[in-house]
Amino acid sequence: MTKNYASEISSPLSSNHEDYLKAIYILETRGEQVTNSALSEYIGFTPASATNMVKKLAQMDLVIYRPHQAVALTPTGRRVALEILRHHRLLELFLHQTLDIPWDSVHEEAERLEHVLSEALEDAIAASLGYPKVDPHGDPIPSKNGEISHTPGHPLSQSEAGRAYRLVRVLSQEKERLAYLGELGLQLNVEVFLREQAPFDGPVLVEVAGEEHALAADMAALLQVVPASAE
Amino acid sequence: MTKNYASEISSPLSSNHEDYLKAIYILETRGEQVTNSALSEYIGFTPASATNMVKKLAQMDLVIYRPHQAVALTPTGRRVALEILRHHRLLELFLHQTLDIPWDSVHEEAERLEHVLSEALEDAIAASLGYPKVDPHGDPIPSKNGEISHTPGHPLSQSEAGRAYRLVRVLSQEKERLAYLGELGLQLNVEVFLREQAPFDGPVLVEVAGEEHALAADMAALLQVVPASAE
DNA sequence: CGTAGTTTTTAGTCATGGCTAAATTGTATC
DNA sequence: GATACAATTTAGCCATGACTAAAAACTACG
Repeated sequence: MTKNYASEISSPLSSNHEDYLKAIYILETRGEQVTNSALSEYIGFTPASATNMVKKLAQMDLVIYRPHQAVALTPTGRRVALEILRHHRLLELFLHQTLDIPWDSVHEEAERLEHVLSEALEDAIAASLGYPKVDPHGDPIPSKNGEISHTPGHPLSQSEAGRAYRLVRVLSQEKERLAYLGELGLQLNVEVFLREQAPFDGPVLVEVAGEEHALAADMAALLQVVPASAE
Repeated sequence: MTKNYASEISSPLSSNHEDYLKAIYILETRGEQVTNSALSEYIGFTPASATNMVKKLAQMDLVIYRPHQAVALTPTGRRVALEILRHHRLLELFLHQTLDIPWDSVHEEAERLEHVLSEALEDAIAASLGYPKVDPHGDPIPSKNGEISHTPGHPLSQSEAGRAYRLVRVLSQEKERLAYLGELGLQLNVEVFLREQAPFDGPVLVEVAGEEHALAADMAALLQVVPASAE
């Protein structure tokens, strides 16, 4: 009743199961191998616990587990992960747009709510937002049937100086980082003029809403932009 | 961070703990003695499980437990119960008003969401609704500091025939009942004319929005009304 | 006031899913 | 290929909170 996973899943999944699947999905999309240690570090449990849980998920046909190999999601596992991710990102946008929750807080709120969202509520939220495509950080929202689009753009740190860009995505959920960026006026879809790019991965100089700021290289690497003309 | 219970509570409470406390609170307000069997029946676990949990809640100073006696909430326990109830009722109203979730569905949705609502979100929701006093069923919403008002009104089944009333509260959360009432046009604050009251606790004849309906006595007993003039 | 019947509690089991510590496997280097 | 180091898995422990079955305690009635 509250969940609508692709294939029928024998036992109901706990928040925990869902968190593991989501973690595996995210690590997979990073392109890295989803090793046991990467997974356990990401979810914040010991490697032993991760092995344990991965084995259980494998029994449920949600992941493929071969000892000493990288974990991989099965199609069903991916569907579950994407459904949770859809919940998460819809919630982030909803909280931000409808309840004015600041963009640096929506992540942690959604982190808890995503597991208790019914289909009906998911639909109602999606409808009330006009079936949005991205969340407040520019992350794409998976569709109901588990499709997810690839967001265009490239890091600001790898962009040509002397041009204007539009911020389309921020690859971080860290509250402090997001709060900082927000203070600089760097919200989604804002126009950024790249004044200068220091060599050897140095800081960048940007102009946002008439103000000039220096940005550390690692920060600039998290900012995905497209040319401002591409509106 | 997500919770703000009156006194500091040593260990964090699970949904389960909260459900027990809420159940005890509700049974207490019904005026009945909160016996172990009443509690276990209400929460849907065996009596043995209830005893077990009540003992644990007693260790946390949330309830008073004396073997073979009725359970009672401590002041702290009551605060927790009221906070959850506040979450629940705010959520019900929010879901109904903001997302158009039908009034017969909001209860079950809120039942899951109430446990993962942060203070910040609770505040944002309350503010967005204009600090409401009652939920879509007319149940009073406890204030942030744990005060709860007593809703006026009396059962329609005990009202004088030939008069007009206003529906101020429905004492049921059952989906089917609420759906049925909704079909008759019996939503909150609707005006009801009581045509006839059959003797010996018989059915009542009411007129709602120009239509006449017969209502079973047990149904009429759940409808709390005030004289329509008292607007 | 004793006995029957109900309610409550106790005792003991099970599944879950974390943990630590130890064993194992895999990898890389000499 | 042996040996060292890192990653992974196994084994075994613990807390939680459900359960059943049995014991104990209350209540009420003859």
